[in-house]
Amino acid sequence: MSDEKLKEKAIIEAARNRFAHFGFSKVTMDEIAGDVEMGKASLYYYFPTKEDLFRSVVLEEQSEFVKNIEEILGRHASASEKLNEYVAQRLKYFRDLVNLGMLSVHSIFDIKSIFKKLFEDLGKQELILLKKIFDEGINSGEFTKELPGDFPKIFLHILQGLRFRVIKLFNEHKANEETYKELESEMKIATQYLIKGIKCN
Amino acid sequence: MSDEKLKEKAIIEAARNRFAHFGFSKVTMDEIAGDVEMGKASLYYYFPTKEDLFRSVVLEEQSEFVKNIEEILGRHASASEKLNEYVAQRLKYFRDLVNLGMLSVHSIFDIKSIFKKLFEDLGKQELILLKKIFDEGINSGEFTKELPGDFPKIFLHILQGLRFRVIKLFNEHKANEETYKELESEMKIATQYLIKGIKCN
DNA sequence: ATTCGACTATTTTACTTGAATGGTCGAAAA
DNA sequence: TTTTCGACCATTCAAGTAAAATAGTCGAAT
Repeated sequence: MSDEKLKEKAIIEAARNRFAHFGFSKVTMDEIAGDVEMGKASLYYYFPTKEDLFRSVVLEEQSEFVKNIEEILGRHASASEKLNEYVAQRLKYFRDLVNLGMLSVHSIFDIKSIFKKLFEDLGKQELILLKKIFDEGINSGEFTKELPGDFPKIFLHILQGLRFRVIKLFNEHKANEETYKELESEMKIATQYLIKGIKCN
Repeated sequence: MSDEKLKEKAIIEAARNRFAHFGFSKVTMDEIAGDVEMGKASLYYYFPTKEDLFRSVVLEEQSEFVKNIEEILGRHASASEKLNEYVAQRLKYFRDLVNLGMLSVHSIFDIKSIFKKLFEDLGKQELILLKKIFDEGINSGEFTKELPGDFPKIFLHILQGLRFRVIKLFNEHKANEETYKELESEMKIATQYLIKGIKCN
């Protein structure tokens, strides 16, 4: 890897740690620069803006998540199993986002949010991945052929929706390990019965 | 109905109209008083605080919603049909809340929100109603006996979660008639397949 | 028992100002 | 040429403040 790329990585890593602890707005470029023992101005040699740096951090997490899912897709397993695994992985990724301070009310709902486009892109990617799983299930005869075309979307919305409850608690500073366990359980059960509902038998 | 009760009703009605248009904070007691041709101080004869007046408005809507559901529960119908009807009624009620300006980000998430307790109470009531439907389904042999005890809660969370997407769009001023139709469709389909999944056959 | 004008206390808003911070630039170093 | 950074600028943000708006009170009038 080139020297330039290595330094980029180091900056991203330092930024990631800071952002994970304090969230986007509470981290200054000076602090990140200090972590990698550079002047602030030097960061701007690698990243045009602070937002851009943050985007790079998130994008790395995202691509790792997507890679994980694609690995799951490649396995020799039933569509149901893949779906269950998908839900589990998604929850894990979600927790990373929480750590990145990306899931505060304001970051999610604020129109001007710099995260909005990122989320939209991820949603599109997820939809594609889910569609693959469902198509596979239909083609193999595991799922009913009558499944509506927008079922993947609905499934995704259900997952996103369940998540919101945790975000809400999180913003009331009431979220703890317990809450996540509960969410995990809810997602699993919901998935389980949805799968039962769409199976052919 | 007593004279006093009638005036209370009139005040609640005037308040409802104002709140529906402008939301809680953008309505002054003077305006409401003007609508019913009274002095502001007179309102305080009937309602101790502005919040209390608002609570009365919401409580009326809520009790109407619950009454609707209870009517549905009393019908001679399968648990599945009742569940479907429940979802439909819930969406209708939800739209009323939107009109009352109760579903902005701030009113939902703000810890200090005066609506919080109201929502919590409603949630508890809904849970009881849903439990009845599911128990009925299990006892009649329509639903599987293996249904987890917290399935009603999960079902409610799914409905609540799906709603969030619309709230989000609503806060971005992007919600329109179309969006609601979409939400209705999503809820119906999700309910349909969840029912399939929990049925005995 | 009910109404309301006049009053108070509190909250909200609009504005100011100084500090913090994102971002720029040209010179220096490697 | 590529990379670094000190010094600088422009913008944003926080804290404070004064004025306006508004929730809520009270005693007199009906």
